[in-house]
Amino acid sequence: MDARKRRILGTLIDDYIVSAEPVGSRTLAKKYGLGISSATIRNEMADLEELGFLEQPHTSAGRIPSDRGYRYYVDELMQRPQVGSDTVNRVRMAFAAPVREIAWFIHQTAQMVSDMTAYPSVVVAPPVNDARLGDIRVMQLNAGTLLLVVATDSGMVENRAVPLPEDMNFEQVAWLATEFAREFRGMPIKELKDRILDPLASDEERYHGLWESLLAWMSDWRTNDDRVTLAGSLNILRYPEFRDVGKVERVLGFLEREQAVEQLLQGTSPLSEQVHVIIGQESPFDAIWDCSVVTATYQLRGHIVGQVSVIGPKRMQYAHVVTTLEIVSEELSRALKWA
Amino acid sequence: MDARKRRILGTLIDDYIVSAEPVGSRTLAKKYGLGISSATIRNEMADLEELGFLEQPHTSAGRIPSDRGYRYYVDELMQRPQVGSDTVNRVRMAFAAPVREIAWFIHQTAQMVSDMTAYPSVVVAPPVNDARLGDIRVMQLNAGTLLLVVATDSGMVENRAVPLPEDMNFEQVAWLATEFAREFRGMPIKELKDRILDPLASDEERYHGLWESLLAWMSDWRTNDDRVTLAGSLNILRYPEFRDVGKVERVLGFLEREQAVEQLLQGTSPLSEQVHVIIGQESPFDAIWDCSVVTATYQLRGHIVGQVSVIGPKRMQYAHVVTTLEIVSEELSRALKWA
DNA sequence: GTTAGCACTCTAGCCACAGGAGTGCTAATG
DNA sequence: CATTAGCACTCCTGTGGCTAGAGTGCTAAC
Repeated sequence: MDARKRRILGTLIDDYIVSAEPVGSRTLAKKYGLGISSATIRNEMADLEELGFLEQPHTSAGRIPSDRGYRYYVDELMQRPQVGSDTVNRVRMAFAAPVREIAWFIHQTAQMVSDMTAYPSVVVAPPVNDARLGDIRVMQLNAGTLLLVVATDSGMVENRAVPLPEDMNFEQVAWLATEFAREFRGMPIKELKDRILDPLASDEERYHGLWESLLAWMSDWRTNDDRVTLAGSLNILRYPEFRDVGKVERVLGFLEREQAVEQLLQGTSPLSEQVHVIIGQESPFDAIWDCSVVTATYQLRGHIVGQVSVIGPKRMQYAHVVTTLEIVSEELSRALKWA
Repeated sequence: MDARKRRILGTLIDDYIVSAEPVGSRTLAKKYGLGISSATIRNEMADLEELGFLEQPHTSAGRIPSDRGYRYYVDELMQRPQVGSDTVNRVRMAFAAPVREIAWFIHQTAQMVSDMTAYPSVVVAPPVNDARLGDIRVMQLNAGTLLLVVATDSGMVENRAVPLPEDMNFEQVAWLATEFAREFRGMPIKELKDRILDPLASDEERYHGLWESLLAWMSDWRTNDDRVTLAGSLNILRYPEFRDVGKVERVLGFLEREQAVEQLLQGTSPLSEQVHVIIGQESPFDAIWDCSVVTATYQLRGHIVGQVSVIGPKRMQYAHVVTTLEIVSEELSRALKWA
């Protein structure tokens, strides 16, 4: 893999990324001043194909990159763009709004990333399980209905309307919630479900039931709920590889299966690098075998808690996307420090 | 418009709805036992075309319904299916879950309707403006951040994280929120923004600022926020009229423009009928001119507050959709009574 | 009024064909 | 010996002509 091969491969992929058409030796020699003739390029391209970096759709077409070619491009060849300070500022401004709830940040991020990249974006929210119980409040929605509001110490909030037990009144429930919060504040949510203790030792039977209900509600909080936010999914229709409705259906259908998306994104090795790229068949899910996914992690209080990612055709603007995600994930982590 | 013409028109539309192919006289005579020959049908079809109920894609194709044809079909011809009690039960079960927050019902409804009809579904939530202030709670998310939880008397809930003013502590804000709730409970949300009064007459300057902030937060609550929930948008890809990616983009793009959708659905005359159908160019929005929309209203405390609707190709299963929406909207209204 | 028959029209699909793009190979070149 | 010009070859793509088929409208007979 000498310098010239690298040069050719890089240039070819750059061209294919914008043109979406197989690239021939002639185009390469003419359009980009490589200083060598098309015949030489042909020889090199034949080698690159043998090495598995390029493919030929058919005999008399140009070459397109293989998955391996893209991988090499991403790892070694692509030219990272200069980061304009206006870009960073834009991201910071977006996060600087006075609203500071985590769910809001997640939506904001997904929206912004899909806007900035023109690809669909997926953001995974922090798992509730790892957080600790912060506080609980109860309010009365109407005669028969209560609203429980539960917060974690990391700032996630969930509310849940529940019927008021017939043999209790509002004050009793509110008092119980206060007791509950006092008892369990600071405990990891995932440990709550194992606690079937009743420190009230109350003689009132009805308290026991409600206490256990509270425990149950806490413990299944968001474990089944949606951690995955999808934005800009229509962007996928811009790209010619998705002219075919069947392909669109496969990919968007996959993105709506939250568990799968979560699994895919968490399967990235989070420690080795800040941004991870999954190209085509590197993914375990065949529904997105003609897509690439770029994922970055973000942190909350120094711990990686979620992912921001972008999905698009394999012919993706990797350099731009990687850089964008680096900025966004960094700024998101910074914003989540409640600076 | 004699009985035979009606019969032919109805049968033709029935066939076209499932086949998506222009229907010829031969098909009509053979497949459905109409008791008349294809020649007669041809004559009638020529008349129906002249009357504006049918169209011919080209000379030697069969006929397809015009917008006017669909309109006549919906108003006069379509056979309403028997409502199976299992269907009603399914809807009731879905609404019978112990979670009773309005936002939850909205999502549940959109999801269920798109499942039951195999078309995309759109649900408009009740406007916050018309509701009255119920209660306010404050909780502390962390050192510098508060969470305001606001409920209306009709059971809508919104929470909003805000920074804790530097010169105040949590107890002071909590006290102020309580005062605020006491002062304004029962007042329509939309009137809140006109109230710049400060009944505290407190000498503490900082209280004034927070009081006004509270007012500001209340008054812009959800007016800009998302009232429209979209579910099952991928269903649109099932139908051959949306093979073309450009069409998909137009329609789904429209559905993501919430104000437009809101405007479209609220433009239906809510009082004259329970279910309203918009066919093709009857819509003011050209993005959905080759779609039909079926809309039903639902009630909260006896007032119409929102819409449940379905969008699909003009060749839509009107009878099934209308019936489904009737059931769902009725059951939703019933469920929202907090029965 | 209804229907059989028939000529007519238009489309979709198929085939053959030419043009073009791109390759691989060979031989010449510095 | 690497590079390159030249050329034959391959394969796709687009075009035009053609046919089969579906469906119509009209006329004449019932």
